Amino acid sequence: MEKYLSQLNEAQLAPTIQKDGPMIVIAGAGSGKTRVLTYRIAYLMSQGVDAFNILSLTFTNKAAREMKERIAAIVGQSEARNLWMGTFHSIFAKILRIEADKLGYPTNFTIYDSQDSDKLIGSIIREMGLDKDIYKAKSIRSRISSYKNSLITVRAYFQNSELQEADAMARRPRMGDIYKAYVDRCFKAGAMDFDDLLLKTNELLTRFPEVLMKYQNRFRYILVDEYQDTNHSQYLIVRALSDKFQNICVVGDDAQSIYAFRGANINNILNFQKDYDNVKLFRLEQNYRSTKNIVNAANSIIDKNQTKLDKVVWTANDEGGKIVVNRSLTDGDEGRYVASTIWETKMNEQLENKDFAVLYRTNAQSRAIEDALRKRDIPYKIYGGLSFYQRKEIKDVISYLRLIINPADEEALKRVINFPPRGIGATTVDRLVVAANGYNRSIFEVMKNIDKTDVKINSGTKGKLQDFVTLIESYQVMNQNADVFELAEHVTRTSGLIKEFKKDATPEGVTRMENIEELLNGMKDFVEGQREVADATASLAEFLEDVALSSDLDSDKEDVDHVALMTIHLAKGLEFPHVFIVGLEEDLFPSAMSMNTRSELEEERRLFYVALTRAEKQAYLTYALSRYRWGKLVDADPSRFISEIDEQYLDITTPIEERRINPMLDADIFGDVSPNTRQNVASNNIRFKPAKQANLKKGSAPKEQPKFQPNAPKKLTKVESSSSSGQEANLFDGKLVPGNVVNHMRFGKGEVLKIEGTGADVKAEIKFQQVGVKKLLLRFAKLDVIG
DNA sequence: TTCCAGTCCCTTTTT
DNA sequence: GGGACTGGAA
Repeated sequence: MEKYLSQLNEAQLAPTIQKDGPMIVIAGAGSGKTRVLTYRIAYLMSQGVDAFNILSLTFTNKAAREMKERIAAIVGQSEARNLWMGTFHSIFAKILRIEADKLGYPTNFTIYDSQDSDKLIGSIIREMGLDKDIYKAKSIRSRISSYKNSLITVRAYFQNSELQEADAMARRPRMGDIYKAYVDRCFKAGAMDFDDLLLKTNELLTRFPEVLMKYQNRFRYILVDEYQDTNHSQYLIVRALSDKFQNICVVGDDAQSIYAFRGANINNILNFQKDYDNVKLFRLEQNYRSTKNIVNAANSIIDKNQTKLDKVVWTANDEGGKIVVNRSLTDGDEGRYVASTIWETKMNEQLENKDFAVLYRTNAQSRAIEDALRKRDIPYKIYGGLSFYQRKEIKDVISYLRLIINPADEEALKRVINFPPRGIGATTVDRLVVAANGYNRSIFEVMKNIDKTDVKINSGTKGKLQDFVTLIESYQVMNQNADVFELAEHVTRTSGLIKEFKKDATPEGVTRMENIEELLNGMKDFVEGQREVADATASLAEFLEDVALSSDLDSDKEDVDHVALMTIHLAKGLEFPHVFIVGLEEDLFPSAMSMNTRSELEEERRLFYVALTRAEKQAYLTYALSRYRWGKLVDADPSRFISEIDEQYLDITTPIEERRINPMLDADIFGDVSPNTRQNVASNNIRFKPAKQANLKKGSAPKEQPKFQPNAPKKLTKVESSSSSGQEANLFDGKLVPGNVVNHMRFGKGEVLKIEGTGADVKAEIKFQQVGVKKLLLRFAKLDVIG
């Protein structure tokens, strides 16, 4: 152990050997916090703490796995195996399975993913006869999710008149009823959604003191990584479990808090010292990852945020190259720039593909990058996006397996009852759902006892239902003896799935077949992997749980050499020698939806900070003057974040300037470069820019796409917008004018202050009673004029 | 009941 | 530009 501790610097050593009591480690980017966590756990064990008594909560399963491996290298495999280490969701899913009966759930409860939740909410809305345009499944789901993350149960909701009023104001008075129906249906289906895994854990720990005591005694030492991204529900679990022994160590960086949108509460880390007595505070401020240029540039960005803890990240590393800033004409050009730069750098510096990463704000941006990399034959991998387990064909197979384990699983049943087609149509399913709700039984039970019910279904269809029940039951019998792989192989063959997919000879169809094969291979690996572990059962239930809670990152195979493409969110915790941050444009990054409040904008800025600090040696910032969004070419301005970086750290290869008009129309009037207006943007400017799209309407007139010549001049003249305010909104046919009172489905009631912009870019400035002044694109805003 | 063509959103970010 | 959903025809 001594040998390992001597690898740490002073700042790292102190928290590592602080054995007892509550402590917080504020760890700057790249400051070796994983190393501290790892060695700390090893140290605890060397001091006689039993591995069974240590709980370590990480942000991804991959991080847990890697940490476990490193600890195993120090203390030995057999001891490390006993550690409880994983994400909140996976750890508490395991505990909930053990304690399920206390909460009235089956041990084999299903975990609904977001898609399952959406579908269930969608059918509830349909069954209740509500307008699906007002009650959008996705926004209802996120609303329910935030209730659950704040521990607002259905009961609490109906006791809280404020919440009910807010929903009523947003034209959704039935919100509570939907919430109740959703919770009931999940319960009846023996299913928990992601948020339930935390909510039900809280319920378990609150309602059953003896259970709480059991886990308090088990988890005498608790460590939480990425504490800045915990939500209220997670916070309460940690508090409850650590309450008895108070041996709680949280590690995090407020500057890297980027998950507020899913309920993360930055105050958890900011207030930690108030939550426990005698908290020891440690800071890790030396960055070992990046060059001076990158560290300093990142510091200059985060300085612009008001909400933050004091911390000075510094590095003893080399100065390094300046951060390259590149402008392109279109997103396609941006992709080509990235691809050719990777290609050249790789050649010049003898690097591998995996030394490069391309990070973007939204998944949709990957396409242009992909195309360019493919043309240059540079291998790449997209992380995230539509993950493997979310693909249709994979979900189909998984749904059969889910149904075997838990026949009450409504979403799985609806998915496969008529796929492959076996003559059980929507009408029949609807009747079954109604009956199931009426009898308070699962759909599967209703099908099994169809003759004892009064469901009106003709005898032919009844036969088909019977056949389906028999099929699933035969699988259930097989599941008692066969392993996961054997079972899945049997299911895909005998259910007709393979036959169905083989019918499709298109390239997509072939890919689907390949994916199914990959799934089966993965199952084989799983079975073999589990056999090596003595007490593992390789059960179908375990496999499904892994699938439900695994992210794309978790299944990464390190040995393949490829450029990594992913969103910045996904890149948290990772590092690469060369990092491209693409799409640095206003409305994209920062996102148009995150510029309404200071805290939203600050979160975007932290996101940029995270992106930049992924780079070890060289960072590139790129932006395009126009890019395809929603299939249309849209103009863009450089992101304010570029100009927020102290210029001494930048190498601006192409002058930053604004472009305001279609380049083709402007092609013959290249003049002098205008002064760079964006350099002077006030750093904490949270207002929208003044509208300046007035000339766009003219610009969009020509039908043909502008062709960009490779040698097209780089400099474009800036044209002042002049007439925007004089024009009337044409999208609403002038229906909407200042003074109108409108109702917005999310923001509620408000008064129109101003209309601006033209064509598709007409915006209205509206003062809402609840949320203040907002500018909304009328193209997207759901507004009712009520006065 | 099934299939196809047209329509409607959509783009924040994920366990 | 594309994926999910819908409505009408076979």
